[in-house]
Amino acid sequence: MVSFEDVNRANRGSRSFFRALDQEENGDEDLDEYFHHPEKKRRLTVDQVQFLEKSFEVENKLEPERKIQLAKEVGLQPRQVAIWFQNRRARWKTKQLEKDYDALQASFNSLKADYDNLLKEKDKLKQEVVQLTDKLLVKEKEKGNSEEPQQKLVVAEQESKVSMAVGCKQEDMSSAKSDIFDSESPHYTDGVVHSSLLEAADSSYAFEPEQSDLSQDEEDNLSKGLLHPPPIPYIFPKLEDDGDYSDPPATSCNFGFPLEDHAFWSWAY
DNA sequence: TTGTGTTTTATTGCCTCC
DNA sequence: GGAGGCAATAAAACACAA
Repeated sequence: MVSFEDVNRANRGSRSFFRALDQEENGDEDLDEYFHHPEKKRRLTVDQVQFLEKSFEVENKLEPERKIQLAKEVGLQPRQVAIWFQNRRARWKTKQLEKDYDALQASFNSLKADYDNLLKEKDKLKQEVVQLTDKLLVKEKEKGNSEEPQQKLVVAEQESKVSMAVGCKQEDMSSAKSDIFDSESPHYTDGVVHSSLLEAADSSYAFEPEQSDLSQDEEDNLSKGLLHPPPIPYIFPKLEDDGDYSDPPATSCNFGFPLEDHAFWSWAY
């Protein structure tokens, strides 16, 4: 239990109970002013503040009994003690929000770095697809026209497989995004943020908003968790022609696994 | 000394809970 | 309906550069 006597004794010599008493040259005048003009706003002494701070650390809420007890010990009106705790809680909350903001900023930076890396990887894979396609076309030309119909079929199949392979990677990324943004908003427990966004920061998940770079507004929105659904991934170009995106595409690269995450599709389309 | 920005104390109005 | 909490705000006190 915190005792005001202890705190006061520890600080004796540095500051007296009332600031007015510190100023010897006009101490009587200030003291007189203090007691005769109680409406005048006065700062609490260092001792009083230290005592209240210690009490606040123990428990940041005030029951009526405790309020009166504290007021007696520290020499203030119970109402002043209540006001001090009220303001102190407000300051604590502000600080806590700053901490939470910093934590979210850090996790955003981490996710952004992951995302940038995945973009690079995706570009690299696209390059590979182009190169392989070119090679196949060259081979086709070399072999002449006699086998052309069948050869074209083979080329198309090869392209399809490569495309699906790249596409699946993207779906993984998009699902990860869905996991992050579909879940609940950050919630507070004892002033600490528990957010899936924060938890995701440690994972290697990232998402795929668009092939082009994000605009500044999008960057801002992303940082606020307000990113709009991205355009359709380029891996399903044919589906765009169908115009019906209400259900997951049957030709998706789930390779026979059931598509459980319909939230992703409603989000993506 | 003074102008200005920040911190601290206090008030007001609204909301929730009992 | 009263008590207590919170957000917004006022205003005094304080810090500090110019």
